[in-house]
Amino acid sequence: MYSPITIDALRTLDAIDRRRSFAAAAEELYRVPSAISYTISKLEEDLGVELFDRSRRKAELTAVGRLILEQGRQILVATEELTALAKQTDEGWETELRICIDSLINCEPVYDLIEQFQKLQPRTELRLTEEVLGGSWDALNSEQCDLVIGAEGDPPSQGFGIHLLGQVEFVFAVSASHPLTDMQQPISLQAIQDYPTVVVTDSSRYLPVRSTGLLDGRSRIAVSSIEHKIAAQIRGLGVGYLPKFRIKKELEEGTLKQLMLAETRSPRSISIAWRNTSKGKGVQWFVSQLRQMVFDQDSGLQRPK
Amino acid sequence: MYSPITIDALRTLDAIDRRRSFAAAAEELYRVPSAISYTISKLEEDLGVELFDRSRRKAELTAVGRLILEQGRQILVATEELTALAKQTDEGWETELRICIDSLINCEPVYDLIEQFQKLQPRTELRLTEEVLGGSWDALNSEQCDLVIGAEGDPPSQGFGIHLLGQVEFVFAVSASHPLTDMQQPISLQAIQDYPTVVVTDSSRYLPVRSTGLLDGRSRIAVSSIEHKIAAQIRGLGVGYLPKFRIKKELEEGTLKQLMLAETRSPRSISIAWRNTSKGKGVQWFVSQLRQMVFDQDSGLQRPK
DNA sequence: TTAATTGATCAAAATATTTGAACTATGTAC
DNA sequence: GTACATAGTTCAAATATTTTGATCAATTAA
Repeated sequence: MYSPITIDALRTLDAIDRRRSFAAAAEELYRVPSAISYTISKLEEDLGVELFDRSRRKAELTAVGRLILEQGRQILVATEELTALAKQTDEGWETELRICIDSLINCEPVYDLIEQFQKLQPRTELRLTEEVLGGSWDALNSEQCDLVIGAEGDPPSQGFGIHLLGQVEFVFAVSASHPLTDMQQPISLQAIQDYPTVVVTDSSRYLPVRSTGLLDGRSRIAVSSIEHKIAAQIRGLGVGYLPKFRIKKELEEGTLKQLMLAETRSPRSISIAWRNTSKGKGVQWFVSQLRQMVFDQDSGLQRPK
Repeated sequence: MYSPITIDALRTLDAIDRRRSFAAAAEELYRVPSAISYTISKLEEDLGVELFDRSRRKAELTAVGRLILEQGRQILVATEELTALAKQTDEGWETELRICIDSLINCEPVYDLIEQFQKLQPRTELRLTEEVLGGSWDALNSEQCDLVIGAEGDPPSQGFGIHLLGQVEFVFAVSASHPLTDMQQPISLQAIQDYPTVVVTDSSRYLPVRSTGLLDGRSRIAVSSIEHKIAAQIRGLGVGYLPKFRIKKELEEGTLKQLMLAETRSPRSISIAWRNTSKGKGVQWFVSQLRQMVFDQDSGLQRPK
């Protein structure tokens, strides 16, 4: 036995310091003063170091005593955290829960849920990541995350739990001053070819990459999220489809204009998804909360009235 | 008693996992297998959580068991570190030792010492800071550091241990292409007034600020260290005194030129210094090592042959 | 199949801790 | 200065905890 330090001794030391005396510490720990004396002398002897100034009959720590007290408190906290974590894990709550939010989704309602969850289960560590298009299915499949909010389309393989949130309608939008606004609608695909397209790059790495429905061969501007795509199109850097609910304000204000195309794009369904093997209460909790939400054409993800 | 976790139980758990069986762990811990069984069952019972899969007769951890093992190892390391630290502190070695190196000093020989010290006393945490001019005395006085290397001049108050390293000779230097190089030497103070001076700003905050010996009222460029001052003067941003040993190469290469002034600046003495109240073995060790060093006009701080 | 190994269980033995009473040092009130 | 209260120590006895060794049942290896 290399280290003679004992959780019990650390707890005793802590009580003595907080209560300012051996006698008071004894009372707090439901022991008799001599038992406290014994615990401390034992630690001192095993350690070969004086923890209290024995010159006067007072509970006064030496420098080393203070060191052990202060560092020891950290150890006490760690063990208490550990027991709590163990009990929680045993009850089925995850130690860590990784949620992946698709770039498409409006985050606010999810943040509300997270806040609620943290009040309920402060010891489950939440990790949030953002993925784009197929990236979220991929993250789920490769166990990089436990829950996806806003996965687009159908699962690429078996073994997933899934709940449909709704449909996302995409509109072809360009900046107010864009040359295409002067053309007669519906606009031919041919005409679009002349302008660069803004595409959100797929962050998927393991599963087959999905096409965004836009034709290849044209000049492209690659961005990493819907926010960037919206910004790029407002500035007129390029054109492309955008989820209608995310650009409602821009369409009203006229910073973006919706154009009718010769070929319309069909709405995509979006869902929440999780691995069937996820039995943790955290995932279950989020799933049950999110089941009560819908994805609305006008206002995005929200709890229906 | 809130947390039933015990250092002994954690150690037992660790041994079981490393040795792959209760029996082997028992041997390692000089106990009998039934004692190991007892320790683990007790922890399981107190915690109310199964740590080993009891379905088959094998030392196989549950998920919670693994959690406790892994986190518990951290706690074990912490307690062992703490005992070592306590013993070391009891023997007179500091837990933390803060060394302040004056901007003036060449650091390499100090880094060598630090490396040596860390081999000798890896558990004493060293913190290095750099101060300028009076700043180092100030840091020492206000207990922001325990040892000053390269303090300039005499201590501003009582209670310091001090060891003289040597003298620093300052030369007035300008960049090679500076207009002052065309003037006839010795150069009058009047002539210098026409050019901005580079000054190292005194980082001192509590003790009276020291003058750098340069006249006021002229345009100044303030920098935070000797390195910056040398660089600024090489670029011709300003003129000023520099410690000769720090610009030896620049003078040889001709990127800086030494000028003779009408009024010469007397050499300053530099020392190492510590508080008289510092009884720690770390400070003593550094002091005894640094006593063997001298500050040489040509090559700065070094161990004499 | 047999032999060897592993972990669990249990009563007895060995240890460790707690108790309570007596004692001493220190501080406080008068 | 004395008396009194309080705080920490010491020690033997009481109690609690841990360890042991023998025995048993389940697994695994030969």
